[in-house]
Amino acid sequence: MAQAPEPTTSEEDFSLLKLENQLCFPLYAASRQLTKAYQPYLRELDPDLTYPQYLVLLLLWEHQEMTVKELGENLLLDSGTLTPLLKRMEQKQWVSRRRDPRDERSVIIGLLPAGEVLQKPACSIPKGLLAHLEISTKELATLRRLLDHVIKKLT
Amino acid sequence: MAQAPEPTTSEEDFSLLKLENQLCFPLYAASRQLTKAYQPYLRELDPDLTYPQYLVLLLLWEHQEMTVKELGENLLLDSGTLTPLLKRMEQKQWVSRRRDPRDERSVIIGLLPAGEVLQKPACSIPKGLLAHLEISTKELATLRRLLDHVIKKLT
DNA sequence: ATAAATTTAATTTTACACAATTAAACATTA
DNA sequence: TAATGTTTAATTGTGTAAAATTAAATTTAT
Repeated sequence: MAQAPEPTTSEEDFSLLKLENQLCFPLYAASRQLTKAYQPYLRELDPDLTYPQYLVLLLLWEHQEMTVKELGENLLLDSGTLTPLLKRMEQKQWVSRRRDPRDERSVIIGLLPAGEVLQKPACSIPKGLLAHLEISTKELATLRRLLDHVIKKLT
Repeated sequence: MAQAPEPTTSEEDFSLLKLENQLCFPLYAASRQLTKAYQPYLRELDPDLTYPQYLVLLLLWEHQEMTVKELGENLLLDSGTLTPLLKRMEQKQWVSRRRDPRDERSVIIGLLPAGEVLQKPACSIPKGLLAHLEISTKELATLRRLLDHVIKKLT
C-alpha cells in the first residue's frame, strides 16, 4: 500500500506559468515585432528615425507644440525616456526645445520645418503596415478596443 | 477670382497619422503598462528579477535546460539581448551557462536550484495580474488569438 | 513676504533591445 | 584534407525604458 505516486495533496498549478498561457508575453512579443516591422518604413523617411521618435512626430503633426509633460501623458512615457530622445530630435532639427516663459519649469517642444516635411511621406506607412498584418477591419477594431481596455485598467 | 482657399487638389489623408488611429501605439503602450504591472509581483520573488528574466525562467521551469538559440526562438529575442541578461541570471545563481560538448558553438542554459525555487511563489502572479485587467475569459482568449495572429504575420 | 510643500524637468543608474560586425566552430565539397 | 561556406554566440554601438534621486521653480499657508 501507499505505493501510489503521492499526488502532493496541495499540488501547485504550474500550468498558468507556461509561456503559452500568458497574456503578457504575446503582448510583449507582438509589440516588438510590430515596432520592428515599422523600421524599414521609418528608415525611408530618415535613417535615424526611431519608432518612439515617430510617435512624438505623430503628436506634433497634430498639435505643433506640446510640453514634455503633455507628450509623456499622451505616450505614457516619462521624462527620463523622453528627454534624451527629444535632444536627439533637436539635433536633427526636427523639433525645438525651449522653456515656457510663463512657467520656466516646463519645456515646450515645437515642430520645426524639417520635422514637418516628414508628414507627407509618412502618410503611406499605416496602409503599408496593415497590409502585412492581413487582418480584417472588424478584427482590427476588436484588437484596438481590447488593447485600449488593458491600457485603461493599468494606467 | 482665385481667392478661394485653394483646397490642394491632392489633399493627403493625414487622419491615418493620428495617434488614436494607430494600431501600433496601443500595442506598444499596453505592453509597457502590463510589464510595469508585473514589477511589484516580480520584486516579491526577488528585487532584481526583471520581466524578460522572468520569461526565461518560465521556459526553464518547463524544460530545465535550453540553448541560447532555443530561448531566443521562443522569446523572439536575439543573443545580443539574451547574453548579458543570462550573465546576470548566472551571477544570481539562477541559471548555469556551459558549452554543449557535442557542439562547442552552442551555450546551454540550465536551471539551478535557486532559480527552481522561484517557481512555486510565482504561481500566484498570473491570477493577480488578471484581476487587475478586469477582462472576461472570452475576451482574454480573443485578445490572445489576435495577438498570436499579429506575431505570426510579422515573424 | 517667507518658510514649507509641491511640481516639474533633468540626471543617474540599471537593464533591455536590436542592427551590424566579429570570430570561432562546424559542415560541405572538391 | 584543405578550402569554402554556414552556423552560432559574442561583441559593439546606439537607442530606448523606467525607477530613484536631484535641483530648480512655483504654489500654498502662514
